[in-house]
Amino acid sequence: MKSRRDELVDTALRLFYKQGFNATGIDKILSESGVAKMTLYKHFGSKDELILAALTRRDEQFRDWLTNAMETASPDPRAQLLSLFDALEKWFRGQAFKDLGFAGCAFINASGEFTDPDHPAHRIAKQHKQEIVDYLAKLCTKAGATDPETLAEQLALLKEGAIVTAHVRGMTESARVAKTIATGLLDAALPA
Amino acid sequence: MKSRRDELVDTALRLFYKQGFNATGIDKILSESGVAKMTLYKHFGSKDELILAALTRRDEQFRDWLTNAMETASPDPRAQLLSLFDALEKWFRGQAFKDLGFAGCAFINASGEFTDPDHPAHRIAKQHKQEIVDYLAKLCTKAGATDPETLAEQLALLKEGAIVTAHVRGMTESARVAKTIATGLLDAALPA
DNA sequence: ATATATACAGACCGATCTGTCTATTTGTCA
DNA sequence: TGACAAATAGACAGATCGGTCTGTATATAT
Repeated sequence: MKSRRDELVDTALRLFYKQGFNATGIDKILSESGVAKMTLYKHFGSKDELILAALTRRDEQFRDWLTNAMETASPDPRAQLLSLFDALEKWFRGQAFKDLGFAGCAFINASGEFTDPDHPAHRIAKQHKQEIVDYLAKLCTKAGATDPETLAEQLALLKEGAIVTAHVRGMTESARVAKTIATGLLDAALPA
Repeated sequence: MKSRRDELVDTALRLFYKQGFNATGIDKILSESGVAKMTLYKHFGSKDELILAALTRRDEQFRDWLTNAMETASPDPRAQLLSLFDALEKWFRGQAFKDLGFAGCAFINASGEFTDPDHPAHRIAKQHKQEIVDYLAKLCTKAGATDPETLAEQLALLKEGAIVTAHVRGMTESARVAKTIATGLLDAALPA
């Protein structure tokens, strides 16, 4: 059974994601979650703290989903890396997070609203992206890459490009565009 | 000499870009531009219209800058395509738009705040990205690509990935990561 | 059953938001 | 100089913002 705190964070994440952070008022989160205002301020000191909690939740949720999708796709690390882009395409099509759909990357969106790199929300976004790069680098190492860090950066950049293209232009095929490029990179960087 | 309208749009663009659209109030735009409130509402029916005007201005400004940077870099279309990423790096380092600096892509940011694809701001963002793809495709054709549309989509995706990586992670080197990948793509897709 | 913690509803505060209005000043052209 | 257009300052309205406060109800545990 979900705690009131969880109820708040889930509702906040959904609304922040779909309507933006500044555009979403406290009152809407409260009415949609059915939680009282005092309960919110018992758990969080301010709206900003709720924003950070929602982003933290999203970080766990997204990385859990992604690593699970990639690791269940195949036991082979090379195939796992490529399956990143299959997972992205499912996400773009709204098949990944039932009640959230696809509205771009919550962390890119957060960085766009809080452009100051020192803003806590921006820092969380940066950290989230870095953790994904680290994960990819681990897989690149397993796959036998001679320069796993560089390869991971390249794959991560393709991932960001696919996400933005899918969201801004509504082009879900961007995942396949990225996958094609990634295939070439892996062919060149991994031992046959 | 700049008209009052231009003064408004320039100031609005600067503030929207650095602080976000919803977070920027009309009053701040007015005080920083030194324009009276009634003058704003004589030129624009609402804040939303001012947002669209600011994005339209940014579209012209950015594409003018980009095409100029690429076309002055070299007369060779292949080199022009690659110089895209040199231009990006200058932008990331804050050397492209004097009074704006770098705070990500205004259109990605707008799409993040106005996630609904039918929102006028989101539509302008989509159009902006499409016009850049079309421009790249034209250059790819000139360079002799057998499938210029696909190549243009690939290069555009690399561009978006570099922008997001530079902004969210503060990694200006992302332009070079993208350029390395792009070089490989051009080597494979263009006649020697 | 009583005590204790938790959550509830909702009034309320000051600040800020977009947008409207009036009245005054400025600049231009005849 | 006089007429006209454009921009000014700033009060104002109505709504909404984040956040505080009071008082009541609910649920669990001893």
